[in-house]
Amino acid sequence: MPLQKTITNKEENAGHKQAIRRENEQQILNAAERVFAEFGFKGSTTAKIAQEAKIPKANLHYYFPTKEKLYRRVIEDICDSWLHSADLFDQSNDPREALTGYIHAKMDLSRQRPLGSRIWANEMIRGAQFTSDYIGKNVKEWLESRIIVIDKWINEEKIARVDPRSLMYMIWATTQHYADFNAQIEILNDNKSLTDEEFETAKSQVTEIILRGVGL
Amino acid sequence: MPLQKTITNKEENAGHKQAIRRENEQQILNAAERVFAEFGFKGSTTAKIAQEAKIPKANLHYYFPTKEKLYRRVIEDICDSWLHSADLFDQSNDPREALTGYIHAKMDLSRQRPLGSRIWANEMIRGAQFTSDYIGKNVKEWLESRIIVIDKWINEEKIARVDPRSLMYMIWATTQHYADFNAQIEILNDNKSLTDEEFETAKSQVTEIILRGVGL
DNA sequence: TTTTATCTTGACCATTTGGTCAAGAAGGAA
DNA sequence: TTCCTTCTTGACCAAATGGTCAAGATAAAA
Repeated sequence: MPLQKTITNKEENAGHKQAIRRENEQQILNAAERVFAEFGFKGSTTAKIAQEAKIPKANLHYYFPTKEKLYRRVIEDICDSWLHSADLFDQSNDPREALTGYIHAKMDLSRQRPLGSRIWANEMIRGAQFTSDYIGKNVKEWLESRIIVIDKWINEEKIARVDPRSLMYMIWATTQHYADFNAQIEILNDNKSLTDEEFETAKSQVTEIILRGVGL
Repeated sequence: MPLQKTITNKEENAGHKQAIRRENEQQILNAAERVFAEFGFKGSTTAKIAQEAKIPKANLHYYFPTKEKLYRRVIEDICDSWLHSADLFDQSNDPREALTGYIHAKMDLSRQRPLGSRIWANEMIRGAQFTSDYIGKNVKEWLESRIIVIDKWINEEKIARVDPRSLMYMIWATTQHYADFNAQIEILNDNKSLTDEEFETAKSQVTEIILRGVGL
């Protein structure tokens, strides 16, 4: 029972068989996220993912029959966390507060979960083969409703007259840059990863420039 | 002589044997750029590249012994074009003009040569394995000298007090987004690629927001 | 204890992949 | 023509890869 050993065995558990399954799946999904983020879909091997998850390859294929199904599942999970962070946009009616909160949330996500961002970037570079449906529905819907909000701010003369779409793309691009291009940033930072302090500076600078950029 | 047939045969040529070589190499490099941009390093196959270049695989390996050497060569060429566009930054001492020119140049590069940008992005996502030397030297040097220029503008109170590094990252991220995330942008644009007009709007919006963002 | 359903795993297989090789074609120089 | 170098290519190979399978282990239910 090699796998069960790694599980936080809380006292005497009842028939938590599904719990075991969930734990194992999570183990695999975590490993898959790491490997897919580094090597992309085609470049990743199920053997490597199994090795990272510390289970035999055949066992991985028991939980996820094909590499594609595993990949789709990883992508789905990432999408969920994206959409969740997107909600931060709605925490206030005040543009300054809403934008600040959203930018901060996206920056924090880049720092805390860079792998997801990288897998997403990989997907987009490849033409969004597995994600076009999701984008066409969820992301598009979210974006369009937020565009309405921004347009309202413009009409109320709370912010400058900017194209909401271009603004959102700028926020996405800039915040995700700190995850996707982390390697480049590190090299340019004398081969040292950003300290928490440096990252906070970046965060406030990004916020400041964008806020001023929309006239706040 | 299948390959020679594709060459622009200018009249009676002298000993243009090297020219043939250059043409064939270019044919391969173009195909490689397309394939690497779509599938990444590991996901690309020499067979696929050869097919795209319309030559037998063995012939590709005659010109480029290994996939890695071919990839490095593609990356080098891309780096050259990056650095070239970077020169646009220096075309003026006036921050407004310099920034505008640079942002426009980078946006145009994203539009005209998106493949290069995507390969670069892929490299960064993977941890800059083949490019850390180049970044550590050329890019770093370029960035640091530009930081001095920006700091000068700040001290002369020509622009707001911003962190030059954060500003440059924002420009890079935003402009390259239009190449790397083109698939996403298209889907969000009702599954239509941006018209020239739409792209020009994006370009001027990006410029406007950033200029205002630094207090111009 | 016996039965049943779920899970684990080493061994295996067909296909794909990067790369080689040797035989020949082509072109310029003598 | 003859010779020599450069280039072209089909056939080939060893290694890697996604996925299968059947035999066993495990745990809960009967």
